[in-house]
Amino acid sequence: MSKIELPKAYDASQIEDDIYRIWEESGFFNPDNLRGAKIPFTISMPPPNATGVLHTGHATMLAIQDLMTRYHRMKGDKTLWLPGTDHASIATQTKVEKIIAQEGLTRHQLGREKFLARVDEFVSDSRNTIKNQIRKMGSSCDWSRERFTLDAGLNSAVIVAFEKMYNDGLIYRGDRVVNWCPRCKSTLADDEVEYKEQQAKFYTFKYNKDFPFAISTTRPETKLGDSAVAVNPKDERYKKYIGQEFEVDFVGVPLKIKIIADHNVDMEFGTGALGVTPAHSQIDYQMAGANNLPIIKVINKDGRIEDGLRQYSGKTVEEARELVVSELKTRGLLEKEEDISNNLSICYRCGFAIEPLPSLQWFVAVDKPFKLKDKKKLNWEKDEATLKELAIHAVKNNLIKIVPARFEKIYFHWLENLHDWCISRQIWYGHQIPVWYKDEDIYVGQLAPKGNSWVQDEDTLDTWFSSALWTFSTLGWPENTDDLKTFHPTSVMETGYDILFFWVARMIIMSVYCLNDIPFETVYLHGLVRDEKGVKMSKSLDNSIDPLDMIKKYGTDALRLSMLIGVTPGNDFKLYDEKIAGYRNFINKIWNISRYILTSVEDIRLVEKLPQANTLADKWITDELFSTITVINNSLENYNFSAAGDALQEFTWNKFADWYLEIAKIEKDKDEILLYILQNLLKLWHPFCPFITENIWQNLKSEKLLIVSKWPDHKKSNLIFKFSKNDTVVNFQLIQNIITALRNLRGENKIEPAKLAQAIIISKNQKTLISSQSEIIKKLARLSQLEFLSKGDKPKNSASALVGEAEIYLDLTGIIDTVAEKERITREITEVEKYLKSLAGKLANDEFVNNAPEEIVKAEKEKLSVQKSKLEKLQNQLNNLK
RNA sequence: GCACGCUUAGCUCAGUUGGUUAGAGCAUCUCGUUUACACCGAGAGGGUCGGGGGUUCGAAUCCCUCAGCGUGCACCA
Repeated sequence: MSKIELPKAYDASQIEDDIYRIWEESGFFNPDNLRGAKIPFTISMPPPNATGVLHTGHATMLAIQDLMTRYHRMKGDKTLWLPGTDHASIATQTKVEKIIAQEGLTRHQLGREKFLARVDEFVSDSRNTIKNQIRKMGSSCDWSRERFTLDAGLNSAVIVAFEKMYNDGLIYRGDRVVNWCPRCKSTLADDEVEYKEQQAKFYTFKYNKDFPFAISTTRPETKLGDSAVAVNPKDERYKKYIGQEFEVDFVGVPLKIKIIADHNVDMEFGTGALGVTPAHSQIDYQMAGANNLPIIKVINKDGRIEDGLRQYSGKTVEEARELVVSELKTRGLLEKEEDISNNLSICYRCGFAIEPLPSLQWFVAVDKPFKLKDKKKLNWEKDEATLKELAIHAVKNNLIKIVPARFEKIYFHWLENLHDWCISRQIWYGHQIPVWYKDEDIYVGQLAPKGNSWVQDEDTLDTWFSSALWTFSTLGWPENTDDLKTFHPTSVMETGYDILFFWVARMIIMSVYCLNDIPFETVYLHGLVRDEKGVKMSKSLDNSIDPLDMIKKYGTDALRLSMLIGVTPGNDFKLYDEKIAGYRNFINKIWNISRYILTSVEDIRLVEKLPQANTLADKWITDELFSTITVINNSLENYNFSAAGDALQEFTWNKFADWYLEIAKIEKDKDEILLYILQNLLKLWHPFCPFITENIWQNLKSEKLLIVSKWPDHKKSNLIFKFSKNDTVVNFQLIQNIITALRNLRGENKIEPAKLAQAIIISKNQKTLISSQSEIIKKLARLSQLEFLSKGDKPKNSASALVGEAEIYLDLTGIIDTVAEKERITREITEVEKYLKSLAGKLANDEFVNNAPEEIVKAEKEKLSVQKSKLEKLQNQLNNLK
């Protein structure tokens, strides 16, 4: 006898770190060490913020990506999952600013160089935290290829990309109204602006007494910078004023107001006349350009009123608003003050109100054509293309597939409406813009030309500019490295749908530009994690589940299962303690299944070849295993991770553990087949819950680690027994149903479990089959005696059940309750009659019979006859009861 | 305003191209013979698939419409 000891309950916390160390030391995370692997499979890990801590979003992405990675590695692919971290310019800089604020310092006091040194120090300390947390999730990523968006290689990729775009005219510097966050003290891209509905006051007033009509606004303080009033050219009320100019004294500030026509003005809204503030509205700025209007700045970069605007200067916008309104009241100019709800623009990082401000910034032109070097990879016909066109083309022509597909529509809509991308940020931490100025000259490149008086642009690039290069910059681009040739385009980009625009779209844009190739073949988008009430988890709401707490409490494997099963692509899902606890229970079930097998077989060993199936149960379970493997493979190939996990769980618990293991205790001598199934189960589960499976695998005396063992790819044709699939499965299911029926009868009739009962089974057609399974039926239904007949009446003092055409009679001598039994049969008769009626109705319908496919009709007829004979038998039983 | 998603058992969710009497887990109820597992086992109850209409022989599934919830985009003078 093999004598190994295994604890009763699986304790993840004792095992996981050791297992991870074994994997990491094995070198198998690195595709170079996967012998014989040819077909590349690559995932670029979306880089978490270098200073972040693991949250449920990370945990979700790591679970899904590791699942795919492990599956492909076991399938024998040259599998690379490349990890890294993002410098997250604004977020990181803000954190360090808070830290030095405790020392009473600002970044300006420290100066750029010293401040950046502090940031680097902070980042290098905190980067290890997130990296170790990624390990905690079991992530089998190749740490030897780990990258950071600010490391030397990526820095040079950023500069080369910038230079190339500049030379192609796709990057330009322009003065225009941009989104400004006065808190972050930086510009934001259009999609980094969020909107919050709020109650606001809507003021209607005249600039002064002499002005011929009123305008309306929610922001009276910005009116200090008005240089025009726009009206709809069709508006009869104002037509006559178009072209006129008015000099007004607006609450103490002199303004020149020209009346202009613009058909974007909504005649119904407010007074139908719109005060044009060129400096603080993108639309107004455009109107100003079209009408040659002066641009008067009112709000500065601190969110305060500019100098030279009387008593308003230096005030915050809120203060200035109150002052302007009260002055308007004093002057008797305020006509109306209404409550309306409107959207406040806020910064997506800090939530502070955005101010549109005119500013000189760098932009990426998305609508400007450039020449493609290589048209083949993208299957593009013309010599030229715009970034927008190519990014749309790649998805529209299925070069890139998005899962779930509905996000393709959202992607197109976003791209079609995309404006030039503002890429300069007034942040210190990040890639400093590789542009040098000397008087009127501009030089673009990493290092300034010789001579001392060149000054580098102070700004840095949008953090998404560098992460947009992520799939190829991490593989060595701009050098044409072996890694780049082997692993790019990557296979799957797995990320949350919330960064489809921020990141996924921009990666496509930069890849089609820099490489004239797609960055990835498939985009898999997962949903967001919500709490049990369906609220998005966030630090500020304090409703977050900390994945590390859950790992401590239930183990990584359980946490992973709770994020992989019952979760569908693109849909949000709820995560809560009980759910994870449930999967912990399941992990323990796997443990105990293994424990039973390993402690009961004679000789623990790997059984690679399918053993001979000797009994009906053997054939059934083998067949079920094969079917399950087929379902799993299909599901995994189609990104239905949940379906794969479901099928595997169903097989493991409800079929293998609940039925087959119990039968194995009765039929005996099943070492080979048990080891064979166990081995396959461990392989199949490994991508889902890698720790426990690798841990159990260590007992199997394999030379290989489970992580690189061969994935089960059994074809049905490999089954070595002769029955057709249906025979086997159906035959065994009949036995299962008989056992269940007997247990049910015992329960209904209150026969204590300890008591062995007696039963008779009458079956005309399947007596041989059923009687061949007599031992199993007796043991599992707790019978002392079981008799088989091919015909006969209902025995006296018995409770009855029908399983197919088989009649099951459980002896109730001494305890029969005739009335109850009568009621039960009558109830069943009613049900069968109801069902029969609907079947008969269906079949009496010529339209159904003529139109439905033959096999459907045949199946219905079959059902009808089965139910008819069932009804007959039930009626006989009822009669015999008297 | 435009678009997308969701609404299936008390709760959390599956349900592939329309075709068994709609499934699972948790929870509930009844009950514990059996050392793999009480983080377990056996059995049971529980759904007019959000409402209405339509297409079809046949609809949870396709179409229209309404409602509730959520999200994105736009507007936001």
